[in-house]
Amino acid sequence: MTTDIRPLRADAQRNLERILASARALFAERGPAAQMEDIAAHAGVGVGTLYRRFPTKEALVTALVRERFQQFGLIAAECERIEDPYDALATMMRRHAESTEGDVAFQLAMLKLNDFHWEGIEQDKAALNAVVSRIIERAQAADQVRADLAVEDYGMMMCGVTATMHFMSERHEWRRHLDLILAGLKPS
Amino acid sequence: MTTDIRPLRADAQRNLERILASARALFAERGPAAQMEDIAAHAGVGVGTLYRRFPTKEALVTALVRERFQQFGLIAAECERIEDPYDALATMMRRHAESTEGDVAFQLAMLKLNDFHWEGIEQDKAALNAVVSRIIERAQAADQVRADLAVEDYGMMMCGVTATMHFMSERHEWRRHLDLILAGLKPS
DNA sequence: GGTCAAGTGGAATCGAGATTCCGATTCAGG
DNA sequence: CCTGAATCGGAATCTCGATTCCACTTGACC
Repeated sequence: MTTDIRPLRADAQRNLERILASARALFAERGPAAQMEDIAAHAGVGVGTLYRRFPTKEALVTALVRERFQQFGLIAAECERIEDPYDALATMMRRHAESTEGDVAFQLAMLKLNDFHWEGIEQDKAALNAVVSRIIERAQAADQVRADLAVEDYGMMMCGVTATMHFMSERHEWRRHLDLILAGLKPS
Repeated sequence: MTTDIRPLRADAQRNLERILASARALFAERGPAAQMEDIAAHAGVGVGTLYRRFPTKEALVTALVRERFQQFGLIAAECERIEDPYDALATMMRRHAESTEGDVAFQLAMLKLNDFHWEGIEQDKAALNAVVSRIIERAQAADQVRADLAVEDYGMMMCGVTATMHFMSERHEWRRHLDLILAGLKPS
């Protein structure tokens, strides 16, 4: 259906990689406002080439956002292996934030996650949610976080931390924000 | 220098008020993306009329943001009169958030406060900061919030709450966010 | 009720970017 | 080496809003 089973021509494959690398770099640095012409130039190709691979700018951004979002799942899975229940939760939040830190476009993407749509996004979200749920419940069972903390709160808290990261001028201020939030999670 | 001391002609004054009302309504509803033509139409005037009062869209937005920002100062001053030191801080945060709730453009403006410039913005910020400082220090003196809470944290915390308000779908979720943050402020 | 500076409406202009087009190139297979 | 489908490049086109312009009104003052 959707698939050209045939692999890309060698030069096209090479160009695709350069385009992705340039897009990652420029969106990370300038946010979603980075321009298609600039990305093409940075990759050393014409805009036409870029549009041959991605029908719209949105498709390109989405591909990159998805890529990173899936890393969130991996991070969560890794943190689930941490023995200390509270540490597992705190570390997951910190590592999720850290993986967002260098990418301005991704920060905004996480804030506006609802605006994104890709094949299987629901599964991706559900998978992440499942792990987060387990981590939260484990910490609750150990009586290390308030019993009323819900999975839905996770997105909310990360939204706050990400906003600090994105909008406030001082770099690393978000770590302070995360600390305050973590303090608020202790059982009352 | 800058001032036409002469008052506006009666019809112009009337139109100015309608323009401001329409701009408040549309920016509040659609955010800063609300279009100049729409605002003019909503006010029942031509775009030219609108541009006669405000040289650019930015000037119009800034005027409205400033207006609301100054209310922040009033709110803070009112909250300073609350006897209970903790309640004063908590109520101020809640009321600041509430005054932001209905206005999408203002939410974004607070998030990007650094992008705004108006005559005396520094004074406005300093005045607000002074009150917030006093409220925080009073709560600390009463040993009701952690001793290391700083004025700079106030903007950060409000940034998080405002981001939740602006980006998350569920209305009023920000109240939950604020509760978590307030919980984190208790002395450890 | 006459004058004119202030005010008005809204079509036309501009600028910034995304997206399209198509003649010129370049790989892959034989 | 030949051929054709896949790729390229990048100028030209399109779109969408903000902003400008100016012939036409209107309120204020005599």
